[in-house]
Amino acid sequence: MDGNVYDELKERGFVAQVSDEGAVRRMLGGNAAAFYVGFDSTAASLHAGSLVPIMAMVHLRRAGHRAIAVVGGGTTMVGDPSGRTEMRRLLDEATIRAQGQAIHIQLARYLRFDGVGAIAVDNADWLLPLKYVEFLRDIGRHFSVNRMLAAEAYRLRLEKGLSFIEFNYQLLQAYDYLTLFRKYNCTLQMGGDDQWGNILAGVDLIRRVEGAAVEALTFPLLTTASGAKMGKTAQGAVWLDAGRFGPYEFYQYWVDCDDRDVGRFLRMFTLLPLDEVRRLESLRGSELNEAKRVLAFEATKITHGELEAERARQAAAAAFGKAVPVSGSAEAEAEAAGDVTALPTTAVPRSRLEAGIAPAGLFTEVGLTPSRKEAKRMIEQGGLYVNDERVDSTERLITLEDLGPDGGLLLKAGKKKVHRVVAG
RNA sequence: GGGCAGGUUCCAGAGUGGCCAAAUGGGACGGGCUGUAAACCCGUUGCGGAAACGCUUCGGAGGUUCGAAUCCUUCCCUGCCCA
Repeated sequence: MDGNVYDELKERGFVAQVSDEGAVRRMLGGNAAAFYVGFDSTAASLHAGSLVPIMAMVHLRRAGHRAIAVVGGGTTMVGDPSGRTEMRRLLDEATIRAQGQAIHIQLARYLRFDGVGAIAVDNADWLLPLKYVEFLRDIGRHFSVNRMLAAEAYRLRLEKGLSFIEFNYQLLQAYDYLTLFRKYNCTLQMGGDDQWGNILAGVDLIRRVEGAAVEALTFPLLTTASGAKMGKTAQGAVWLDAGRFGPYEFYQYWVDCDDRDVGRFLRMFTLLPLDEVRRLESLRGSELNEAKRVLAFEATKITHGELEAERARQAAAAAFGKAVPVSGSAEAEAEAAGDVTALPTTAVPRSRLEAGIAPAGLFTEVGLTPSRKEAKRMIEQGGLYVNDERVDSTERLITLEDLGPDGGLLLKAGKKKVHRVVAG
């Protein structure tokens, strides 16, 4: 890898704030600097928003630096108030531990923990055994309540209420940094921009206690062009766990992105060379869909593997190929053929299809509609399709006759949500 | 611990005994236009039912009443002021 990874991070849009740009650049231009990012175990799976720190870690690791992923088994016990308008629900220890393990496994896919280039640690290991009074005297005395209260992160919470437990979060995170500095000579902590205050608290603490200069870097908090939080859809989070959010849905999440986000996303969520990114984002009009497909394929490949990415692409081609005017190239023709079997599929007993199934029931059963009521509403509005034919009545039963030569039939709710049904 | 103000449907926020499944706005969803985009226009937005209608919901639990989101009791939670 030529050039300085810091520059690459910056070009790709990963840098929001840095403590000392020159120092960070020097550090990352050298070799094998240890850096860390924390992931709190607030859920059993990470979501697309976490891909920002993950991808940044991947870049640094590839450049030969040492990645430390901190699973926040200890900090999650307390709950970070940053960027929240109200207190998090406190989770019990067993839940946190289980979720932390799940997150660890997910992170391993991207970072391949080998104990050298990438390691994973759990801050519960050093936070849980802490002695309260000792901690207050050794660490607590370095923190100024005045300064903490003045921080932007707490301002909103001072209006809405902030409990003492949350107020301690920053101390724990700072202590994490100190611990990692001592143990691994970790000299860079990265995190979301809402973590800036917490990270700087660690930088300060290390300077006061150890007299050493360490650095901080934050990533921009991504929102989509339409203002939604990165990795959230109206239906819920875009989980990285294939069991919660399948590769096909994951692929579609990226294809569905706003035109204005394509370049940004290609830079951050794929490893494509920047020249290629620039070429793709310069496409105009409907050609930009090609860039979205590349984005979706590359991003899916990183999270779910090349095989699943390919299957997702085939499935998308099958579901949307017909509707898209084929551009003429041989490759586009082949893609348009698609492969329906890779679509999310549900098997329904043959006998039920013989009897005929009411559409509202079937659509709801496979999860395309949240309730029969909603399904009926959509039928009234012309939003449900069987084999690309609009369902114009709730009386229109779905039967064996709807099965195609491949033994399946295609249900669509709206233009984008697709599900395949087979007899079985 | 004392005083005050609150907890409403995805969110914000009306409602203060029947006309309330609950105004309005946002969001979301469907349709139209498109490029699986944005913007815009139209429609929908608790569940079940073809419908009539029924059922569940306004912090929790009880109660008053023919009838409660609305009144009473009690509990839980939140904010503000005082300690």
